[in-house]
Amino acid sequence: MARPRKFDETRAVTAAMNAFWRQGYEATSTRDLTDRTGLGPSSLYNTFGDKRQLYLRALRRYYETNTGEQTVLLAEPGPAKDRLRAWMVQAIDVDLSDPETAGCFVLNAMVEKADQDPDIKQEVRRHVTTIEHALRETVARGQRAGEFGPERDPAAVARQVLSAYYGLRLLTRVYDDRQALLDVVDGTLNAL
Amino acid sequence: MARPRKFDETRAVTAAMNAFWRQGYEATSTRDLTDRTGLGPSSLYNTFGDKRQLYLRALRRYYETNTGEQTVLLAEPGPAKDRLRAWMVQAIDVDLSDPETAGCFVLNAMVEKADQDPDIKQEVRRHVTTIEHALRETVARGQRAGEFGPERDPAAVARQVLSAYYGLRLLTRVYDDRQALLDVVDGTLNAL
DNA sequence: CACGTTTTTGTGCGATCGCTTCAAAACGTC
DNA sequence: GACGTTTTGAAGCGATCGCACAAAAACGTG
Repeated sequence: MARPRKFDETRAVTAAMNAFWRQGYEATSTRDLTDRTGLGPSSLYNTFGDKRQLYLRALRRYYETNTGEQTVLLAEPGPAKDRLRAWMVQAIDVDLSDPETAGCFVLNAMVEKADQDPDIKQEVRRHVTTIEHALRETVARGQRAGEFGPERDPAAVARQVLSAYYGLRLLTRVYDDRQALLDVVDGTLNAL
Repeated sequence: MARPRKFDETRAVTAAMNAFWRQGYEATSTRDLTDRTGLGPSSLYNTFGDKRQLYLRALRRYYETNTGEQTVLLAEPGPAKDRLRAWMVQAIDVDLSDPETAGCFVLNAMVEKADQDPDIKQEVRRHVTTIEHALRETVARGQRAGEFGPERDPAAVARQVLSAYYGLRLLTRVYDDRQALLDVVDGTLNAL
C-alpha cells in the first residue's frame, strides 16, 4: 500500500525517553531527539506530533518498563518488609551507581512539568498511584503476616513509605553516603 | 566617581529567584530575567556575569530567606515534635495554597541542575545540610525531653525526617489531598 | 564645569530553538 | 511496471536563545 517504516517505534520512544530522562524536557532539543532516535526531523514529527507528545510517550514508556518493574518487585513472595527494603535499596543503588543516570524519570517530570501541564500531571499521577497501590498491597500483606502492627490504615502507611522513598531518591542527588541512606530505609521500615 | 546604580541588587536577585523558582533554569529566558528584574540586558550581564551565575545568586538568596526561615522555625521553643510538625505542615500548606507557587526552589534545583553542575550541587548541599543540622538539634532536644526514644542516632533520625519532608513536598505536586499528606506527617513523627 | 568612570539604553549579533516543507524513495496493488 | 500512498532525507523557515557592543547618560572629583 505505502512505504513501510524503517524504524521501530518503541525503540524510538525508548531513545527519546533516555534523552528526556537525563536532560529534562527543556534541556532536550529536537536535535538531541533526532540524534538519539536516529530519525530525521520529519519522521519524528510525522510519527509523534511534537516534542510535548513525544515526552508524554516517553513517560508512558517509562511506566511500561521501570514503573511496572517496581510493582513486580513489590509483589514478589516473601516477607513484606524485605520487599519494601529491596525496593528502596535498589532505588538508592541505581541512583548512586552511575553519575550519568538521572534518578527517577517520574520524579523529574513531577518537578519540571507536572504543575504546568495537566496531561503530564495526570500521567505522573498514574505512575505514583500505581506504586502507591502496590505499596498498600504489600503493607496489608505485612500486617496480615504480623510483620507490622495491624492498627494503622494500610493506605496511610503506604503513603508514608512513598514519601520516604521519593525523599531518598532526592537526597541521592546531594548525598553520596550510601550507609546514611540505608539507615533511613531501616528507620522508616522499623517504624511500621 | 562614577555613575551610580539605579537598582537595588538584592531586589534584582530576588526577582530573578522568583523567575527561576517558578519556571526552572532552562525555561527561564534572559528576556524573562530582564522583564522581572526591570534591568536592561547589559546591566544584568554587567552585574551578574551570566545566566548561570545569576542562578547561583538566586539560590543563595533563597538560602538567606526561605532556608534560614526554616531553621528558625525549627529552633523555636516548645516541644520538638510540635516544631517538626509545624515545619512540615507549613511546607504542605505553602505548596497547596497557590497553584502558582512552585514548591521548594532547592528541591527544584536538586532535580534540574545539581547533578550536572558541581557548583550548584555544592550550593544545594549547603541548604540541605543546614536543614539537616537544624533537624538534628531539634531531634536531640526531643530526645532529652523524653519525647522521642533516646536509643537512635539523632543524625539518622534527622535524615529520616528530611527524607519524609522532601518526599511530601514532591507528593504535593500530584496529590491535592491535604489530609492524606498530614497523615504522613503524623505517621512519620509518631515513629520517632 | 570639564574629566574619568561606571551604568544605562538600544540594538542586534551568531547560534540554536521547535518545527515545516518538498521532492525523492520505497513499498503494496493492479 | 505505472499508480497511490506513506516515509524518508535535506534544507531551511521564523522565532527566540544567551549575550555583546557602542554610544549616551549620570554621577564624584578636580
